[in-house]
Amino acid sequence: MDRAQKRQQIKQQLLAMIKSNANGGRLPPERELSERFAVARETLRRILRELEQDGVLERKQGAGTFVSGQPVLKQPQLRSFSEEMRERGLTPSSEILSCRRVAAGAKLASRLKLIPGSSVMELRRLRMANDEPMALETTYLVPSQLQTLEPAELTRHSLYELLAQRFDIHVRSAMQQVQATVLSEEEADLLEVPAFSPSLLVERLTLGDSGEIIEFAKSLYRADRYRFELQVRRPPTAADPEPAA
Amino acid sequence: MDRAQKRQQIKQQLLAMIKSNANGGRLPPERELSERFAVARETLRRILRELEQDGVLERKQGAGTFVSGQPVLKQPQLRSFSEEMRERGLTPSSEILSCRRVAAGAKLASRLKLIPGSSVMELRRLRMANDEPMALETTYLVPSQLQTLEPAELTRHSLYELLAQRFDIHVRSAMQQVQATVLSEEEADLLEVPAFSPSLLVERLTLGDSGEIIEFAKSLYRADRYRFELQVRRPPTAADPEPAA
DNA sequence: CAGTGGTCTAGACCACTGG
DNA sequence: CAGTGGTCTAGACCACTGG
Repeated sequence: MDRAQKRQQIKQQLLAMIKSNANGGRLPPERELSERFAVARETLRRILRELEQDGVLERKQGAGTFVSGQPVLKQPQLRSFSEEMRERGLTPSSEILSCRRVAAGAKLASRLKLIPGSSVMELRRLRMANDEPMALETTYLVPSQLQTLEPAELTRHSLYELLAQRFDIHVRSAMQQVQATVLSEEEADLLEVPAFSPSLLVERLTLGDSGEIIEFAKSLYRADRYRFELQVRRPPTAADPEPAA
Repeated sequence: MDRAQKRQQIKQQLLAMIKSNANGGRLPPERELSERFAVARETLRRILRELEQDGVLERKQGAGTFVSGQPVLKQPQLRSFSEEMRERGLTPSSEILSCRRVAAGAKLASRLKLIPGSSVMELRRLRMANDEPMALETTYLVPSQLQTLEPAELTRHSLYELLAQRFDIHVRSAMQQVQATVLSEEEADLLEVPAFSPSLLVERLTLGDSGEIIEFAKSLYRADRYRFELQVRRPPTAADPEPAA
């Protein structure tokens, strides 16, 4: 058994303990757990730290390790549609509306930092959750090696997975803008809502590992089915002493 | 010198090295740095990990530690309307529409985790930027000492500033939901747009230092003037294998 | 005060990169 | 292959909690 497997196993056992909520939501001391799992305490602590960051555990110096009472604020993360729907407990799927090469117009080209007229892949998809239309997405893909992209592949794979596995292109960060709009008749028709229904428009510029532009995507979400959730913190005020480490 | 101070000092020295960009953006090996700073390698690694999470460094197994090429994404922060407008270079102002005590209905009470019928302060404000209507905001304030709040004070101060300075209540974090909607005739009238115009609805549950609920706020933003911006990162590709999903 | 999590150490080996 | 970051160990002491 390799290391990663062992860690996963320990994590699973810990999650089971957490779920059972055995000892009033309190976990045994780290020294005891590390002995039980036959790992060094620091190794166990790494696993506990991960669980803490996932918001499953809370640790209090001098007091103990506790099952988290309320889910902790998770940082907003860049997720694909598929990932996001799965996280909400829904089953994602896609219908490819079109997939073709187009010449970038002035506005698109400036966003993608390309020369106007450059060739990009345009991909239009109707995105569904539990087979109900959820969003209408138009993606413009920059990397030139993607010109060989086969629409068929996208019915089976998430776009970001495909980029990573087949082309070694790794999505790293994105700038998103969220605004409200109303749907055109054609858009409303595809999303199966009345014309001129309100819609959440999300524009996303996606960057890769070294900051290169990968795609620009526009997604129109059904306002009645989708809301954008965001947990934010207040920056520490100047009066507060800086917490060391 | 205590530990935290020493760590801060090392961090500062590392940041200086990073800024100077001395060796083509490559840092010396961990073993060398740990010796130079006279700490154990694991201790140095903790500091490097923090800098990596801040987006200042990138580490590549087998290759080295590098100054991050990409500018750091700033985390989305909890900001008041006034702060946000100033950041966009606009001048914020407010018109108080109403300020009164109300009994919380079932839905509001459950959001605020109060008993239905509890008394809360309701504050309705038309929020402007450069004297143009931008948003219509309804805030429900929980803390009981706020019952003495004078509407007049709010024309001069930001609400969050007032809470901090006069009541020692410090906003710490918030859960926000952003959705698309259409304006009622009354709302549209106040915002000076045609009835049934699209609007971005932001609901915010604001928490204080110790996680206590401070307010629930609903803001309707003019869709033509306001968009919500958000920079997000992809979670680091896990070195851990997926638990057989 | 005993017990807990938090930090640090010195050393070992693993996994990966790039010449 | 040498060199790098990644993980792990066994042990020590620190800082905090709560009875």
